[in-house]
Amino acid sequence: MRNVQENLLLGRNHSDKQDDLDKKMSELLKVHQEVLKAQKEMFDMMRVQHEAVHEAMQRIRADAVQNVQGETAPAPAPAPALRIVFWVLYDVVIQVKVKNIMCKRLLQEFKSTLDFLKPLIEEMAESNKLLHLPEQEQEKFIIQMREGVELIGKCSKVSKWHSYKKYACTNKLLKLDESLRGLFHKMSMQIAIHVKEGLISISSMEAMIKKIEESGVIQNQSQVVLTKPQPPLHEAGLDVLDTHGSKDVEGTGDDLNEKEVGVKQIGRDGTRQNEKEIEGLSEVPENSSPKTTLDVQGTKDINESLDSESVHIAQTKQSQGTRMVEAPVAESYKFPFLMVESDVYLRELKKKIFEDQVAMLVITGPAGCGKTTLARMFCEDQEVKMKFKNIFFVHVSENPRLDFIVQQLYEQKDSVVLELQEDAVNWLQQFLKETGGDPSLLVLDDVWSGSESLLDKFDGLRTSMHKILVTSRSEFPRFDCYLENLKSLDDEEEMAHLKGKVVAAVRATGDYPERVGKPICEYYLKTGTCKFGPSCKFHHPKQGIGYLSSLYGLTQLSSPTHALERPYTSVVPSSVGPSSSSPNEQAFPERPREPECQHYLRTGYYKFVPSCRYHHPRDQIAPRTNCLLSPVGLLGNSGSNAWPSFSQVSLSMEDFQTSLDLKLNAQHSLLQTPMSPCVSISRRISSNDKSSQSDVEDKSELDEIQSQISGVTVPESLHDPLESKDQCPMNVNNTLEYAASGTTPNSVNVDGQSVTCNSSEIGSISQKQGVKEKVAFRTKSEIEILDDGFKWRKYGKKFGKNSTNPRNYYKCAYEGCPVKKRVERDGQDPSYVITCYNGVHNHTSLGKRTQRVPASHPQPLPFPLPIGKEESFTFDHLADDNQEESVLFDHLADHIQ
DNA sequence: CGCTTTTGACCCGCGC
DNA sequence: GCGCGGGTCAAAAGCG
Ligand SMILES: [Zn+2]
Repeated sequence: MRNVQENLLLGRNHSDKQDDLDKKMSELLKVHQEVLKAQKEMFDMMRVQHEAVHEAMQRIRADAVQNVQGETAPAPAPAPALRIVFWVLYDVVIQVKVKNIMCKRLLQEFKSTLDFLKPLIEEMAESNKLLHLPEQEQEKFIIQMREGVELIGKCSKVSKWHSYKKYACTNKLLKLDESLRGLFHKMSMQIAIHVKEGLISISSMEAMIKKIEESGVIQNQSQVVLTKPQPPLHEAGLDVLDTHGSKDVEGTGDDLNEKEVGVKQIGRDGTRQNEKEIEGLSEVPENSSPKTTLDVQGTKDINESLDSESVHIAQTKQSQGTRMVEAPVAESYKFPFLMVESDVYLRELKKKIFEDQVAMLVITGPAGCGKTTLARMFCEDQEVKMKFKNIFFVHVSENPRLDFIVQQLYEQKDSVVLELQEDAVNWLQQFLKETGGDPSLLVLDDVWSGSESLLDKFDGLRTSMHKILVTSRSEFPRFDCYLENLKSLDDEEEMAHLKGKVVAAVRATGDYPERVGKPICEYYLKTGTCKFGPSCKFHHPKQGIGYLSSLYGLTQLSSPTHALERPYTSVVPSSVGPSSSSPNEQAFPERPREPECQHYLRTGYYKFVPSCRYHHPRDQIAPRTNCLLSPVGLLGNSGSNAWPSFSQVSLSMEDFQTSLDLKLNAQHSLLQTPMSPCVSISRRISSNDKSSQSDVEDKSELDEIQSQISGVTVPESLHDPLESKDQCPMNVNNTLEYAASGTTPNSVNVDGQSVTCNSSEIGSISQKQGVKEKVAFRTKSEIEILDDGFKWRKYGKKFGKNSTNPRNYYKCAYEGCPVKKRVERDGQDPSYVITCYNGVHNHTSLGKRTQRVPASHPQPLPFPLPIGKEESFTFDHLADDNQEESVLFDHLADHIQ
């Protein structure tokens, strides 16, 4: 509007009033800062804070509405469904928890998540306000909660011994828990956004008041909306527009975009003009008050401040006799703030993807930051729609299987569900050919970091007509594609400018509170991340991330179905099969902010318990072989039982490798070793072998190696597991030297000095007892019982001489299974747990007494049914798996020779 | 009630 | 033979 310039000029003449407003602004900022501070520092008080803030917000809004004198501020339809479902779930959880003996801990945890959510849900329901989650998101949660109800019901019925069922339930529960936490997170964000937007609104109102005061013009029925034609800074900064009609509540992506531009621009303007002073609260339009200083002065109770602020505004308005139209409070807080900045990204994204040379674009950012939303918005964008005739959106996340993806692609293309085809690559090629006539956009949503090979395939088949947009939590530096890093989520500073520290605080990634004395955040331990971020009330030990990964299996990040396909096999050649990336690889601690783990880079060695605190970039490690080591140990072929034996084992990686090679060469039969705590070993390429050996110089490196993998298999004699129902005496051959065991330090050498298993020893061991196989693992872990998927019964305990570090003896709970394990802490470094497995499981299920092996499957499976197996698993899967494993095995055998 | 853990007794091989 | 230490057994206690 033209008045703007006038207004601005007039405004400058009214410095007193401005000062007044300035004061108010500082107070606002102060309040804001308070909120930030509180949120950042008082995690435990988070909910309280939210409530307080929310209350304040409500007051503000109430005031606004009042001031507007009946101006419509229709509360959006509440989301009672969510609330109802939530409560149903809550009740069920409590009920089940009371009477259910199993999954207790899990339920406890789950309940705590719900407890987290409860006040938020209630609050939202009470205030009759719509969640700011996108509709689909809401529905998703409603569905999830419903499923949760059923699931928990199911769980409660699963008998104790149906271990795999239990684990399936466990996994589902965990997943649900996780997503609910995500919900919590989002809601927290929303509340933070409320605050902020409330402040924005107040600022807008004030600005308007000011203007009105200045110009003496009473603007009726108008809304303050700052719109700015793109780049040039509009000098007035304040346009009074009558645009509220165009603002709808839940709009399509496009709608949102447009609407959010306004909000964003506000922020932008403020940022640019008051960047230094304003910091977080940048969106306050202060164009007309150049003298404004926004330094924080003093502190006040949030509510009080906000309240008085509102009152003040009201008074101002009234004193001016101004009939204010509602500032965009009601509308603005309906916009997920994320969307605001999404617009910026959207533009960037469009710009980039329209460039000819760009074939693949990766959007990265932490979980829940809006990558998918951005991608969806992108797909909805008119320009994009124009450009790409075909747009396919595939949600990859837990199913990084090419065949599934192609199937989905076809489904979207033809609305026909086709059978899965075996040669997924060809299938994809075919698909690309069919769609190659027109420019097409493939969106691969949420590609996990283990799925480079998937992208490889797409990359390999890229055509000029196809562009691929990938969203992922981690970067894929190997792909020469443009990275669209949602850095506002990574970069706190940037974020602070753009959206304020509230959001930053809630969302800051990689910064988790250490709260010694509090329960440990299991999510953090399992995944190395925690969606609650700094607001999580649990302890986040910097060390030992992931030690719990074994507690529930790899459920967190892997889908049950996938776990089914590839139980525990974390090393899979990308050339084999469509499911080439194991979700288990997710258990790798990828910590982009940490220094890279040198040993991981060199050796590719992988330990299931990802206690290493360094970064493990998946795609940079040395090529790995197809050697598979299931948690049960080495994967063998069926039919042969010609194991070599050796007595001495060292920790030398090379030796270890040797033993592996020997084993594999020998084509050892099924059920190989006992479970290791999920160790998988990958072979280094030969050129790296030496370096990884000889480069070990300092102690820390040595430690790291040891911590990464200290598993040694010690086959001692021949054995047919099927015939070994009898107990295997443990004492036959005490040949096993623990990896890094304190009692045999000399044999625990990473620098090659240790005793190696030489061929002369092989076979020299007594074989009188039938199969004897030992595996020792040294694992850095705070807990001693590393869940390896089997059920164990403790049968003995011994205290050493020094009475420290008791030694516990466990027996496989499966009836007739001879496997035992001994667990003790490393005497030299108690942070390590040494687990020695002895014997070979003669079963595949986890601990059930009856085996479910159909006649068509005479041989026991080479690995146990994994945690996370679906109840509905079929042996077909397993058969497939076996096939695939043996392929891998052969491949490896070739490799070795 | 049924499974798990605890715990002292016991067994066994080894070295002195 | 004896003591020692590693390993195991099994009754009793604990737990859900
Ligand atoms: Zn067993």
